[in-house]
Amino acid sequence: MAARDYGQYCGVTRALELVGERWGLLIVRDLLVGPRRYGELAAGLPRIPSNILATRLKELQAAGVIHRLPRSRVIIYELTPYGRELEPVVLALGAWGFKAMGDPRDEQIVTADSMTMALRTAFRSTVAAELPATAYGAQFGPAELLIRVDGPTLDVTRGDGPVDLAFAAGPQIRRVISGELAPERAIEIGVVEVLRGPGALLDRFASTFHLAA
Amino acid sequence: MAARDYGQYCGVTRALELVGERWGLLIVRDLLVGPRRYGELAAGLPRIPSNILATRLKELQAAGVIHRLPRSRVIIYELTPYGRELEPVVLALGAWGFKAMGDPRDEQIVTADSMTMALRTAFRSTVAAELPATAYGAQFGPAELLIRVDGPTLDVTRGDGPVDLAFAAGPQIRRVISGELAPERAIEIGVVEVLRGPGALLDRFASTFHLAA
DNA sequence: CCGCATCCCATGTGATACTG
DNA sequence: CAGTATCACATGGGATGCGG
Repeated sequence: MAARDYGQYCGVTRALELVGERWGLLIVRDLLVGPRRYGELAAGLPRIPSNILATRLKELQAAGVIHRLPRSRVIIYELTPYGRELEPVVLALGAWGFKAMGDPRDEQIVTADSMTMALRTAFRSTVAAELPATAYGAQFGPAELLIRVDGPTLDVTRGDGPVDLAFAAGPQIRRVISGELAPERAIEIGVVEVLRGPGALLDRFASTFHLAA
Repeated sequence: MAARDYGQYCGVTRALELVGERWGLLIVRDLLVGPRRYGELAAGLPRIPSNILATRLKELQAAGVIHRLPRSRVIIYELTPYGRELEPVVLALGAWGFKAMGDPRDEQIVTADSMTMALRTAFRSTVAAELPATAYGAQFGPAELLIRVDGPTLDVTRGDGPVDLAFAAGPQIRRVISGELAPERAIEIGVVEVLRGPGALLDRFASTFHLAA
């Protein structure tokens, strides 16, 4: 499968041969959130043709990056331990690309998995450790997430649960994360709509999740 | 140029749209070592077709990742400040791919720039800070490098200069970096040939440059 | 020479349809 | 649901050419 190799003996080229093909790292990104079925992956990557998804899944298995969950009735894909070690790569890419995100175009969507990884990218563990444990219920367009911060650890799931602050946010939430837009102002102009709980907690959210732009 | 976009509003997809095309990150890798001319880039990427190199250079300029060095008689490409911020991405990819590097195939070559970035990836700043300043002259196949370690800083150039230890190493040097092969043993079996200076300094080299496998 | 541009062909990609 | 089959098209690869 590595017929498309780069002809160099180098770690970067090796990595790109394994996961550098189109869509490859996006599949990894979604699997970093958790094991997924074929259909879930397809749903999280709306523009991927089914044949490409099938091909990539096979290549990533051959590369030892993912494997099918054994002794499971249905087919579930999961990262191998080696595949999980791609997290720093995906986070670094996400942080870099964050700075080049303009405003969203109409066709651009937000998925739960991509948003989860974005939150992981922006999470400031050391800052969070100094703050009280907090649970947020956030709706980013169609993606509804339960965000639990407890000391230096972050847990993002799709489940429901008790939250201290529930809010719905438009894509401009990006500017809150980057510090360009103050939380109160974001609420004022409707970028963030508080659904439940004290809006002041959005300050804590902004301290916890931050990425320079 | 971003006609091939992923249809998602996400940092990772944005990054991949800007530098994720084939050869893109390898051009960035080489430019992280220093500004380069078209011909130098082509020489460091032996299999890249000239039309692709030209296309990528234009795309990377449009993306704000590289630019032509201004007021220079000849054309020289250089990373922009934003492009330089890709260093963590390239290093993370290199570290990950390092673990999947088997033994080199015949057609695979080693270039000076890729080796330089590999050394930066493996460099352990905190370990080096505790060791005396050392200069190594290393020949990795066709790539001849002057490696200067001074406290926590690393400087790798192609120039010549006084060195404490000069050696030539085959591709198996990888196993020294990974800790699988002890430095003395590497000298014994000819993986490393000491050209000048005390071979015992190779121990220090192995302590300074290390990547788990 | 150096820095590309052009041509041609092989392969990869994408949309749609279809199957176990 | 989890893929395969098919086909049109875009892109990559390799050789060659060409102007400054």
